[in-house]
Amino acid sequence: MSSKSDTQRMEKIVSLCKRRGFIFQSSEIYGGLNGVWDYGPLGVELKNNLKQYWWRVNVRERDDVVGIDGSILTGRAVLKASGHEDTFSDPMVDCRTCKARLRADQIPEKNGTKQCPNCGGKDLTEARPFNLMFSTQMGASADPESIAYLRPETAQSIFVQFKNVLDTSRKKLPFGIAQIGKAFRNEINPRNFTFRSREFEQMELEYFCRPEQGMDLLAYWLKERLKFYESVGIARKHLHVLEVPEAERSFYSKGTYDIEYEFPFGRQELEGVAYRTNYDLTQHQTASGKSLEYFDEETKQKFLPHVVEPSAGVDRTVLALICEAYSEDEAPDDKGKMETRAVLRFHPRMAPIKCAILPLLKNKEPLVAKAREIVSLLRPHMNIFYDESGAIGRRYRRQDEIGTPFGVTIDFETLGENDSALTNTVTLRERDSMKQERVNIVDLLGILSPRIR
RNA sequence: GCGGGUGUAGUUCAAUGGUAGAACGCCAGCUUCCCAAGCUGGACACGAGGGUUCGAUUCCCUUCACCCGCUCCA
Repeated sequence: MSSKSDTQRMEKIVSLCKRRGFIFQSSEIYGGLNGVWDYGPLGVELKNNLKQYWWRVNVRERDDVVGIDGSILTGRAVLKASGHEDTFSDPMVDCRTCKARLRADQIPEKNGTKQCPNCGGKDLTEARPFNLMFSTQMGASADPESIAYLRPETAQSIFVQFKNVLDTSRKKLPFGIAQIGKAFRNEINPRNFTFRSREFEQMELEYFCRPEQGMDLLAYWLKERLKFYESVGIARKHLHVLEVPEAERSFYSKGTYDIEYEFPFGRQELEGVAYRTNYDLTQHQTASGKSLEYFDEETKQKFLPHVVEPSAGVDRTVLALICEAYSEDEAPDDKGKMETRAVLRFHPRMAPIKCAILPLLKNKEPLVAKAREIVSLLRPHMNIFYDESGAIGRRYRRQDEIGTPFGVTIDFETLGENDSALTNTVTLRERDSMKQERVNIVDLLGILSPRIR
């Protein structure tokens, strides 16, 4: 699937993520914990920028969507009704001959001996319970009634709270409920850096509608979501839409699209946009015995709304942002010799740090004082970074490598020393082009704000 | 979970059965310094546990993690 150069590219990205403080292995000093990752100082900024922008576009800037934040601990009844407790837990057996992994209950027996249906091999491992859901105990007693799960997806808390949200928000169909939050799956085999993790975050929207609106809204949301990825800097040509064939869809789905991204390790899913019909509400209504129906004032009819679900992986999208942004180009050093420059070309709206403030020299007090003034000027409006150590070129490269789109340099002209016409002007450097322009300090905020929004 | 590979400073690598070097990076200092400059000084590593041995980073076992291939993938 992935070529050697793709593997090398991925290794460079993983290394940069650690070296510059984007993503660390969880519990690293204890040897690590499989399939779990921590975000460092820059990673958390990037991730927050993504989540906040998603929330802004899908909730704040729309009339028809409201948000919730559901609990992670989930009662058994919920996940029994949703079908997770049955389908997320199976005893598994491995065939040592052909390496197939099989469900223990699907292995045929011949003359009283279990045989691999793949190769006929009889050398099978013991059946192990394989529960993809993390469970825990609520309260002090350890009986089966006190089991709770860490939710395997965020969606169920939306369905379970559908009635409360409907009653309190006074929304009319069609409308959506959005949520960003953690979910947990005990993956058999976490792989590909943060791509398949055991603890991960989802950004989901359950968009409720009348049955006849479902297919149209499925198409609408697919389009909206593609637009979103482009607006955070992922090129359309690196995105692929996979229409999931009926045979591979969940039985209740009338249509599912996967939005995939071309990672260095292959084409992989970022988001699923699924038309889930009214399956989930039906399940919860039946299991709880509480009506989850919607009353339509116009037709005077009661019915269970259908739902279209755009469900995106936060961590996967963060990884895609980093992979998409990572590039190497040639830049001249101070002697004009070409050197390789690693640059993260984040969309300014996603960049962890928006602007670096750099006094040309740190041992000249007036330069430092002026730089500090500009820090105070910009800090309330954006994430800025002050750096006075090392040569100016080195500081530019450091910012390039963490994807800071803008740099402001304070020099002696700023202080009015050589040319009084340049008093209170600074150089504004742009990351990708490395071009510099001279701008007035008072104009800085007006120039930068619209570009990072 | 299976098979294969790999674990030495932050990163990339080196050496060694007698406890480790480099480059870059990082920190401090000097320098009117605009694209990883120079000079001086400094901090930082053998994934973990056990065994063999007088002595283990090196050999053996276990374990953990990562990578590749399967497998899995609501």
